[in-house]
Amino acid sequence: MEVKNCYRDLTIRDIGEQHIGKTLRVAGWVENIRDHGGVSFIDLRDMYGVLQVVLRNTALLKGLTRETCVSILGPVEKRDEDTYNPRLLTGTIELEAQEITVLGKVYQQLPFEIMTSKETREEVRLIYRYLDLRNAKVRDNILFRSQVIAFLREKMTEMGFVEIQTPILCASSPEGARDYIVPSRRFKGKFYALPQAPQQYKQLLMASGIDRYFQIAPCFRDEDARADRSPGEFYQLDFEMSFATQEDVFRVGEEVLSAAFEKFAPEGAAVTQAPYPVISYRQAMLEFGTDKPDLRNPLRIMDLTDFFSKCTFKPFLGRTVRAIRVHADMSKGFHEKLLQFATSMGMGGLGYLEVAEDLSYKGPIDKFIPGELKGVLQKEADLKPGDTIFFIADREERANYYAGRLRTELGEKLGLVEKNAFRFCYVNDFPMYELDPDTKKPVFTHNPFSMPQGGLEALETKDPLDILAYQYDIVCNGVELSSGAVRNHDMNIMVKAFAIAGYDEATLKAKFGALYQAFQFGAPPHAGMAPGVDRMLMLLRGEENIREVIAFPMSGSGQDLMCSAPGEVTEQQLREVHIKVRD
RNA sequence: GGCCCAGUGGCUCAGUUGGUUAGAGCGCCGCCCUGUCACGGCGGAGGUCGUCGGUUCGAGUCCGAUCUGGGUCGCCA
Repeated sequence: MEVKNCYRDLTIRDIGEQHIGKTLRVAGWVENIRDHGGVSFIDLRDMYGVLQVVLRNTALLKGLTRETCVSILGPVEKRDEDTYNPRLLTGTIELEAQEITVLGKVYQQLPFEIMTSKETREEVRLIYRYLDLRNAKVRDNILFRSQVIAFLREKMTEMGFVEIQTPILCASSPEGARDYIVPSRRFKGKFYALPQAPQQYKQLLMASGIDRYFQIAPCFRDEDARADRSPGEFYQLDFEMSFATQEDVFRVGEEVLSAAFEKFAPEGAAVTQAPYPVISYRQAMLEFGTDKPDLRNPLRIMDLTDFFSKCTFKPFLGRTVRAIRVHADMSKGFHEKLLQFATSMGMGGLGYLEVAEDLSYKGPIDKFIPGELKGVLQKEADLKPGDTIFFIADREERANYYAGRLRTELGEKLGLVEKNAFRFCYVNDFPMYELDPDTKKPVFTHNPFSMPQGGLEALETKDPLDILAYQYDIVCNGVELSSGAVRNHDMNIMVKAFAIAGYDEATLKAKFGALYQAFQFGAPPHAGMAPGVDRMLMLLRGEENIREVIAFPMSGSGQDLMCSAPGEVTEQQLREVHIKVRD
């Protein structure tokens, strides 16, 4: 793109050997100065790259410090071959400065060195994020983000989706996360809420006759942060489709995600090809001990509850028993560390058996397995010589949890986890309801707008706890990327579904008035999902922390340390919105 | 809201069982150096140890509280 003006003729990306002999003006920041007395060098940096500038006239250095913003005029020269810098795209050339104009002076010492800013305490980086972003590594994540988002838009549009902006100031909705609320000036005592997701609006778009909607949607939830969860705000690739089944949504989700990961994953990375494996919630909890299975780990958990009900090992009797079979050499030290890991989670111990060449067992549990059952175990667990099988026994929920953690630990410590791979799957058939531990009454497990499997009939005849929802997640490498559902678009079914969760029709009408009304007028069946953009970027960049893929992230407590938000407002502003702050 | 970790010049960190003027590397400032690319050399400035309180003859070091940041549990339909 043409950028020529009084500051520069072109960007550093566009400078090359073709300019040797030409006099050019370039602009950027002084990344580093190497002063050799008679000759000096400046590394000049812009968004696109770095160019070495030679100063043969020492007087030109005057007033320059690192990070001074400058415009430099001079001829481009070929470097001597022995002074090439292979680490720079412009490493075979340099610009000899004839004239340097300071555009932006540095008035104080920098709070940290740009080139190593990632090593600085994060608090300081966030206060001076605009300096942190001058670091190429930090900046590249943000440029990468821009590319991914542009691609997602392009891909969705190509697939026939239209991008529609939904309101940021909207109504507070009950349930779900805590809302951010915004006081109304014109309506005393009333508040807007920032959307936790465009959920209701996108469903209303379906009722409006929009066939396929999407949006790179900002979502706001006033909940505490985690390493992979920024407090306050995040972005989703939100989409919804009319006249669509679960499978239709699956086809779209896997197409856009695989395409994005194929394009943006590191060189040589393996990406799951569509169609993605579909794992039911129930199966996931059993085989992986979690509803977020990491398919890079080849280990699977098996259920041996029935088998151990026939054995004499007291600690396992009446318990859910899970087992993990591993084929690997394990030292005594390894077993000790593993036991340590198990007890640190709260497990009483960690039983295991080693399978010898003759298929006999060695290990602390062996003596509790009656002779006639040894073969049964071998068959049931498909044990082969050299295998080790670990046992986890507890009440079901704990057993799942321990087995899941142990599976991860074993996979990692034994180096079994596939490297440089993005393994996707769908997890579906989530239960519609679960018991509230306090009230012992059924409540919605996930999204109350999901269609119960079996429809009205299931709601009327089945135990609520046995009803599954058309509700699904996309999981990649053990990270929940997305959740979604086939929505409940039938008024009758919705009234019944809410009744089971303890809401009468009047409440439903009051709290979800728009949907309640919209579904009276011929709403189409519809379904959708919303993959998290920030999480996607974390995975693609291999970042442990979500703040590394956000230009201006908040601190864990939800503060913008750079701009001091949240901040105080004037009395006048408070009066206008009818708010009095109590001491 | 609970728990864990951290806070010492601008940055990163060291600082022994509590003991004299709290150290280092990088950065910064000055001088020297004609080919470096995180150049090199010499010299210098800069901190009272997050804050408050306590124990002690004496606290960066021990105790309590508190603030800030990070992680995590709760929370995130």
